[in-house]
Amino acid sequence: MRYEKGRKEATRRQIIKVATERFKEDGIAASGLAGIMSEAGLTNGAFYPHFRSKSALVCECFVAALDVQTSQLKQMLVLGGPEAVIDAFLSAEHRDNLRGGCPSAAMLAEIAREPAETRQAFAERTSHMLATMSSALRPEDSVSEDALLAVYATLVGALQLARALQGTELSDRVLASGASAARAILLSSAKSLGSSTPR
Amino acid sequence: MRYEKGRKEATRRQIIKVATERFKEDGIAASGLAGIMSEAGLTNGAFYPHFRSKSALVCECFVAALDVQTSQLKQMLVLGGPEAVIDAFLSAEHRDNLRGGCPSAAMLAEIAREPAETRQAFAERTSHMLATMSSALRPEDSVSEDALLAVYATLVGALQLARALQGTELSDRVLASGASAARAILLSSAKSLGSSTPR
DNA sequence: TGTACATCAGTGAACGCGCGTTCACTGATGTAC
DNA sequence: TGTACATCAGTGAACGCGCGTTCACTGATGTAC
Repeated sequence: MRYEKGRKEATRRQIIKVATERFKEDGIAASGLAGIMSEAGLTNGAFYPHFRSKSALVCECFVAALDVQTSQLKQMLVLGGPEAVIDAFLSAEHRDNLRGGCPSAAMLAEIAREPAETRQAFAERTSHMLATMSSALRPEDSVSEDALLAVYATLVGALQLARALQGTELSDRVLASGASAARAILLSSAKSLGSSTPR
Repeated sequence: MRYEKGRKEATRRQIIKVATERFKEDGIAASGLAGIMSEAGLTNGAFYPHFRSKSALVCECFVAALDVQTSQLKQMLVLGGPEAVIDAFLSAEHRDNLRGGCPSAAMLAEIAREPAETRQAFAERTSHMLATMSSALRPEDSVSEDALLAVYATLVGALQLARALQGTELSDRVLASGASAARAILLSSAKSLGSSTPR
């Protein structure tokens, strides 16, 4: 049947939303299209009017998820500075929330194995994320993009470790030590060494 | 046919070696047992006299790989200190060598989704790795286990990012900034603040 | 405004394929006598 | 030492199943007249 205008776009967004959650929760390779489509309230065949292939879906999901993360990080930086980002990122809540959490922490290793096209898109969005974060830093928080990149790596690595260690004493330790490490990175590369931090 | 003594153990080690390489290179979910067995020079059915299930193989592979890594890291720490570890870990060679590289960087996200048994074994080996590294530190390099844990997280996160960004300018940047971040973490938590470092 | 028709998002069955696992079987070796 | 036999690592075909993808079809809507 033919559907009202805008319906196709809504369906497409729904597929991307469901797929992103499942990719993050179960991994890309372990998530089947049939399951995704059925969770989206559709049947198998409805997939291909929307996407060329599973690979194409993966690419779109990751790009969209990174854009969401970018705007979340930007807002956090503006309101609470890097401290707020670090605390939220390495919280027990984020560790226990795969579906709603950081796309990189959940999918990075699998993205590295995706086609060049997808990795290129990932690189562009990461670049964009760094630039956005850099310009969202309050003057007293100012650091280089490279420092932000290193902090991002630290947060992602620590979150993954905490998840793999979930349920053990080490899991909380890695969250805490990751957070203080992230702070140390920022401190060591602070541009505004002389500026006064309000307190 | 019946085989000479020790043959079974040799076969078992061969399966683990091949499986570990493929898990690291292609991911756990994307690596089939048939492919692993055939690369090991065996047929499908020979798998089950050695392992209860694919999950059991994953667990053994990861534990063995972590033990190998632990002894490598220990040796590096003794000979060259944390600097040597950081440089080797975040080198272009390591980035481009999935098969022979760090098991955590390649499989951490998937380990987080494995059964509790496997994650428990991972936690024990990680704990053991930290203790080993801690005791292998030269006096002038002395830092807390928590600092080592944070450095490990940083190295793993940065390596994964560099791999996902492979082929772009950002990839080299994340290796470099990850390395200087790791150094900053160690510096900020150095126990031997007063000790003299030769130079 | 009313009618005929083209559109195309979505259906649901089917494609070939590889998955993890099972199983009856083989046959060279180690063991018992 | 020589012979009969139990062992069991490894073979290779088969199991049911879910994978990604294809395709003929449906039918409510938008469009043309």
